[in-house]
Amino acid sequence: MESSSAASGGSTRREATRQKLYEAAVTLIAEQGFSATTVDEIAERAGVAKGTVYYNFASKSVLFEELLRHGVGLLTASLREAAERTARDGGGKVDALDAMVRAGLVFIDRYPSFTQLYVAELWRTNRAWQSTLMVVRQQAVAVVEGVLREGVESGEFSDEIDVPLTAAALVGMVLVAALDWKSFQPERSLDDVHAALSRLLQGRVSGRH
Amino acid sequence: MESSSAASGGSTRREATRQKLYEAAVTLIAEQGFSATTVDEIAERAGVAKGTVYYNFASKSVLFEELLRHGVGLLTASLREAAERTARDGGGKVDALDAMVRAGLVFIDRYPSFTQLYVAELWRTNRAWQSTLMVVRQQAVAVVEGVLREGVESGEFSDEIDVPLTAAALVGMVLVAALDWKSFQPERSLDDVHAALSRLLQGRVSGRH
DNA sequence: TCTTTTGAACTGACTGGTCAGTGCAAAAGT
DNA sequence: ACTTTTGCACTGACCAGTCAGTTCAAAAGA
Repeated sequence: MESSSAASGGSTRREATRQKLYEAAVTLIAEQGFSATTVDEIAERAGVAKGTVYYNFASKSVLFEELLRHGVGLLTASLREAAERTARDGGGKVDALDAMVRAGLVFIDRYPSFTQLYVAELWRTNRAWQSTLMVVRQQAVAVVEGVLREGVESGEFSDEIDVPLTAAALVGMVLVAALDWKSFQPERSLDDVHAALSRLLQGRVSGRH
Repeated sequence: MESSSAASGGSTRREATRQKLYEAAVTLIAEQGFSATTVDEIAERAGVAKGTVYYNFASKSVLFEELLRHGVGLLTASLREAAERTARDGGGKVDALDAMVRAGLVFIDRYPSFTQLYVAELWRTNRAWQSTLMVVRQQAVAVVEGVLREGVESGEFSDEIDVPLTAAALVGMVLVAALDWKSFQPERSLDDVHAALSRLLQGRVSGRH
C-alpha cells in the first residue's frame, strides 16, 4: 500500500500512465465530445493498450469524472492563490478580482482543451457525472463569490450586488472571451486580452479615452 | 397538383412535422449532447416514426444544422430589434447594450434548451457542422460588435476598447449568467437578473450603494 | 354524386457496422 | 515477488440509415 507517496514528482509508473490517459482524453473529448470519443482512440493517442485503460479506470465515465476533478482542482488552486497573493500585497478586492481574471486566462491558455470540455458539459442535465460536475463547479465559483462577499463586507463593493449571479457573470465573461481568443485570434498575447477585460471589469468602457 | 402553395400560414403537414422534430431534438440534444442522442429517441419524442425523420432531413447532422440556423435566426432578429428600438427612442449606445442584454435574457428564458446546446457545441473543433456554427456565431456577435463600433465612433465609448473581444465578453457574461439562472435559481424573475447584469455592465459594482 | 387514381407523407422491421467492456496468458518493469 | 502493461480475440448491445409497403386526402374521371 501507500503507492503514491513521495511529494516529489509523485511518479509511480501508474501515475505516469494515468497522466498520459488524462492528456489524451482531454483533447479528444474537447474536440469530439464524450460520446463520440472511443476508448480505443484514447488508448491509441496515449500510446497504451486498451486493457491498460481498464486497469487504471473502472470505466470510460469514471476516467472522465476523475479528469474533471483533476482539472478543476488545478483551476481553483490557481484562483485561490491569486486572491491570496493580492491580499498579502495589500491590494483591494478589485485587484483580487483582476488577479483572478488573469489567473483564469493563464489557466485557459495552458489548458484550452479542458476549458472547452468543461463548458461543453457544464449545463447538461441527465448525465451520469452530473453530480461531480456540480460539486466541481461550485468549488470554482465559490472562490469568486468569496472575494465578492468580502468586498461587500468591507464596503468596497455595493451591498446591492447579487453575489452568486455576479460571480457567474464574471466567470462567464472570462470563459467566453478566452475561448474566443483561443479559437479565433490565437496570435494575441495574454496581456492584451487581460487588458481588454480589465477595462470592461472596471467600467472604463464608457467615456472618452 | 400544386400541393404546398399558400404563402399564408405556411403550414403544410410537412412543416408541422419538421417543427415537432426540431422541438424534440433541441431538448434531447441539450440534455445529452448530439452523439448521445439517438434518432429513435428524437422520433419517439416527436411522436413520429423513424423513417419520417429521414423523409424530412437527409441525416441526423443535417437536422441538427438546420435546427442551429433556425434558432440563431430567432436570436439575431431579436437582438437587432432591441438595438433598433432604443435607437428610435433616442437612447444612447449604453441603452442599446442594455436592451440587448434584456433581449438575450428573454430569448434564453424562452429557449433555454437551444442556448444550452449552442454553448455546448460552439467551441468544438473537427466536427461536421463546424462551418455552420461559425457563420451562425458571427451573425449573433456581429450585432453586438456593430453597436460597440457605433458607440466608439460617436465617442460614447472609449476608442481603446477592443471591439471583438469586448463583444465576446459581453455575450459570455449574459450567456453564463442566464444559464446559471435557469439551472440553479430558476425561481428568480427576469427583471431581477437583468438588474444585476445592468449594474455590472455599467460599472456600478464598486462604490457604496 | 360516387368511384378510381395519384403521390406525398409516413411507417417500422431490418441491416451492417461500431463500440464499451471482458478475459487472459505472456511480457515488462521495479 | 508482485505490480503493471500488453495484445488481441470476443461478446452483446446499440444505432444510423434503408426500403418495401401503407395511409389518406385531394384530384381526376364517370
